[in-house]
Amino acid sequence: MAPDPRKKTTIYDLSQLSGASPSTVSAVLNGSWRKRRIKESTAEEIQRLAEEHQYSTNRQASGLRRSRSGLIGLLLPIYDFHHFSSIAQSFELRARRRGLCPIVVSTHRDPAEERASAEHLISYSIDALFVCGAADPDGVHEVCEAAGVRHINLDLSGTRAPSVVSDNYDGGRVLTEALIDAFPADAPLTVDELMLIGGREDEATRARVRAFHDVRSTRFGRSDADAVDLTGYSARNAKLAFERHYQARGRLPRAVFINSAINFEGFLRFLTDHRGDDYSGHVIGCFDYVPFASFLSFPVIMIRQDAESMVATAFDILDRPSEAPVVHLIPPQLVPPRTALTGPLDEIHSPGDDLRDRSL
Amino acid sequence: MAPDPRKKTTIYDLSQLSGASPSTVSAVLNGSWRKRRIKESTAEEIQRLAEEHQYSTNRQASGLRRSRSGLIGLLLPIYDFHHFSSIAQSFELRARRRGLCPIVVSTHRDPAEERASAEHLISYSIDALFVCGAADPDGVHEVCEAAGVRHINLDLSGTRAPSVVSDNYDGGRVLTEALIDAFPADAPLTVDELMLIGGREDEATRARVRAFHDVRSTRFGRSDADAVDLTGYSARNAKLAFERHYQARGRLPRAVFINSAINFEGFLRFLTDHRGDDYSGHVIGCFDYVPFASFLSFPVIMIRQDAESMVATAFDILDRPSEAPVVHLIPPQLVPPRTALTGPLDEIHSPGDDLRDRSL
DNA sequence: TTATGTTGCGCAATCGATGGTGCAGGGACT
DNA sequence: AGTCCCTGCACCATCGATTGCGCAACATAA
Repeated sequence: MAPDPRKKTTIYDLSQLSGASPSTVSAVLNGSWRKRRIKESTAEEIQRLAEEHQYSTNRQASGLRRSRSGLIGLLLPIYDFHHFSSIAQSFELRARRRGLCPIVVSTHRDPAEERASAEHLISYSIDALFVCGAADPDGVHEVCEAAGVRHINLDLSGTRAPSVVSDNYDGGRVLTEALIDAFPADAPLTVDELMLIGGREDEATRARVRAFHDVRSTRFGRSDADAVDLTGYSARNAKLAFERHYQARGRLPRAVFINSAINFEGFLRFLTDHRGDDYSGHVIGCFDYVPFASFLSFPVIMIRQDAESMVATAFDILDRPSEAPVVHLIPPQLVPPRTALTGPLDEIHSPGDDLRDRSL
Repeated sequence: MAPDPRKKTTIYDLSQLSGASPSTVSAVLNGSWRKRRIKESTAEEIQRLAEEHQYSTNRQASGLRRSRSGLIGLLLPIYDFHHFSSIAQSFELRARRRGLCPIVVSTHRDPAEERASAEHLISYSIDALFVCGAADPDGVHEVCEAAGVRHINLDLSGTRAPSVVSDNYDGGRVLTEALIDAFPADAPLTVDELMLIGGREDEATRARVRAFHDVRSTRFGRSDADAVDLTGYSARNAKLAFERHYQARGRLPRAVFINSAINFEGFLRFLTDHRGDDYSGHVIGCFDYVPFASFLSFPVIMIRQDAESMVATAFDILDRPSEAPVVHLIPPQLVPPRTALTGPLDEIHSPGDDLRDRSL
């Protein structure tokens, strides 16, 4: 009567109990029973027994047989970083909504680790792999290709598989225009008061810089290369850059397009060393979402990459028959000044528990 | 010659190629070959072939046979939240260091989802489960117990399994004392200038409040209940609380112990509505790590929960034979004012790429 | 020469679920 | 009665790796 303690019940147990064959039990429990013309009453009985004995299918066995696992992988450079953890969050949600089990692994932008992790995941017969921000997406591609595993690049495009990335050009354009438009008609921005700081020679930054120059040229008639200062994705270097430009002209440019959260942190470090200064009349743009930026005394306009849409698009691609290595561009969202701190989630929570009200 | 495209090589393939039996191949490849007295030269040959044909073991098959999977699960309330994503990060790192494959699933503090997710993970024959911040750890315990899966509570203790949690009393004590000591001898803090805002009736908050009162009594001779204002974990409610106390006395108490990052966000919202005010002479404590807090114009003392140690301890427990449901307390760390923004990681990165230099 | 090890490895069952195929029984129709 | 079809299900090989057991060949000891 009492189910064996510590021993999971199998279809064979249920077969015994119900008098049906294991294959019938299997069919009933995996939903293929109508196709196999099992009588409704038989199915009901087996389902009842399954419930009663807390049956749950052994996915290793099932996966072995079907050579699929219900697992889906995500390779991530690093976890603990807002943009990436947003992606992980969306990934997890959507994977689970499809009944898939998410495995997230961080590979530190190391090509060897990327390949090794991909291989490791593949040895679990994962059904698909998302490759986010990889240093070497095409290396991972090879591994997946060899194993016949569907895979999609996220956030950084590869040449061999479909990719979903932020539309950096569009984001850069929107942010640059927003910066210029933030200034009143009676004290308009001039061309050399507008700088871009941060980033390095990568795909994303190049697109943003291109947009920056394009808008700048369109709006001011010209744009020169030294308006852009690529510091790398480093808080310290960004801080030094701010320091430099500050020294050079005795104050900060009135409008700065900061290329990432990391670089924005450099800016904050700069600010802490210049507490006394007056920043009214300044407007900062940040190509990343940093909620606390809304607390600053001057306006900060942000671009929030739409992790949710990116992941959604990637899943959509999985649904379609496998496609050529197209790049899908996802427009990022503009976050107007002072709006980051109040989330739409504020309203829907019981006062006692609003963990979902994400703070940082 | 060329390995079949798209078809993974198995021990049977290698058996054919090497002339050895599948069991010998298996033994060689899983390392048990010495125990089975396989000749060294045979082993070498098989390993060579395995390499050549890019063999990798099918973990579903292996797992099925051994009824273990090499997977390890983590149940998390939510991802996108600094404390939890730190835990996820540490978990991922340590799991992989042990050759385990991490599966992180967020369950939104919903008891039913917690159980369901645990069952789902168990159906993959996970080797162990960490249960972090669960609403109903003992419910999850039952599920695990029934399946014979080792499990450990993290961050919130259960009564039925070993738990690893922050030492909230100690953290509360340290933070309260640091707040008091932050004031100079010539303008010392008085008892009713010290408040605690945020949190609700839960295990963690209770311990912190107890410490708060204890220190307050010790240092000031008395402590009254209305120095504590539990607002729930809500930014909005915390903001309202600050507003209330501000109105009541015409200014903020000079020292406030804020109970969490979420509540701290409420404080920031309060500040944005009171930009003009002078906060010199104020000191804020926050029982959570919020890097950007270091940017504020007044000192913010933070308590950083030691996710890394918590996870490490949890893994250590796994190594030991299963133990009684003991609670392990991990002392959190004090983050002195203005120190959050400069990480030790600043130094070790190439300028071009310091993603690991976590910003927020 | 016979008893006793030791070395090196193969045999075959097993883990649990799946799905192609086949087959018995019953009804309908010629 | 013979043919055909449909219903409802069982049989059994299979996925790939693991492991208890056994056995041949050779060495050593008595």
